[in-house]
Amino acid sequence: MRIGELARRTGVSTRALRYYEEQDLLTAERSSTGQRHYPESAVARILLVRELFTAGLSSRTIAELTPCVVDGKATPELLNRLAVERGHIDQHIADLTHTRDRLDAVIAGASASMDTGTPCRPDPVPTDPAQVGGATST
Amino acid sequence: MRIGELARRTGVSTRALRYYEEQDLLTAERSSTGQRHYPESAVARILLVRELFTAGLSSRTIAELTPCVVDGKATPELLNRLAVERGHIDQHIADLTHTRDRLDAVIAGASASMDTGTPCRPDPVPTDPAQVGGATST
DNA sequence: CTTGCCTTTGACGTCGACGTCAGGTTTTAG
DNA sequence: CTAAAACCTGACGTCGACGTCAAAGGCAAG
Repeated sequence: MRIGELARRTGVSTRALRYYEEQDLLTAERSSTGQRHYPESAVARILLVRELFTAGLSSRTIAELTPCVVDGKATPELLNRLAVERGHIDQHIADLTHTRDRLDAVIAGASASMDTGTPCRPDPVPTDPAQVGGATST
Repeated sequence: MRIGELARRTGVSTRALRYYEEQDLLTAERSSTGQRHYPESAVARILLVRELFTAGLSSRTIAELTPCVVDGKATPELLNRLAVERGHIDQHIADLTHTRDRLDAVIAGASASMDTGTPCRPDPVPTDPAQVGGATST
């Protein structure tokens, strides 16, 4: 398929696809006139790349690791880098979990103070109890 | 305390601290000669801001939510935004967990294939003759 | 052949969270 | 008092992952 269809099927812009190629995250066959042609597998490849981007990896890191992830084989060196990145992700998860719990506490605290009628302001704001109750299920 | 000490105690650069102030993430008293002076509580404030940055929030979002988090009180509206951000973080955790598990699988697979010396292809993919890995010989 | 969308390369623009440099003032140490 | 260190306000630079525009060619339909 050509670049436009790949873009539509992955939800990634053509600009991004060319950028990925430039960064060696993706390869393309070329027709005699220079147009890019991709195999079906490119779709999965893009989705993997997107996933790794979302996980916070840089294009350089992804370029180094994707062949490994795709082929399922790696040198001990690559395996090590893979483990390192896994560690970063794990750390990030821990940080996020911490922050989420903290926000939970704040939300719970604020809800409680509103429930008990604890004054939040010298000039009390009109509180709609319906919205307070429905804040958790949107 | 002045900005230098606050920077040292938080591990954040003075440039960042001034930037935070510019973004309304932080306020400072000024001496008659214009120098910033911070209370002890500023340290915790900065650490909170850093935490929220790490969680992927923008300075604008942080500016809107920190007063709420710090004071432990909020309008229903703010509480709602807080819940929304919590949701984003939760989603991010889910994505990261997914990716981490995927990397784990790759690592496990690669380790196994190295141990047994066998290619780990459970289901042979239609590999076209193009050199995907770029390994011409060996 | 012409129309009109698709694709090509190249290059500048963007945005967020700062880094860094410049040039001047304030505080502190001796 | 002097010199060094810390601080001040601009203001331009950076980096990564693209967006966007321009000029030129390619591809199927009528």
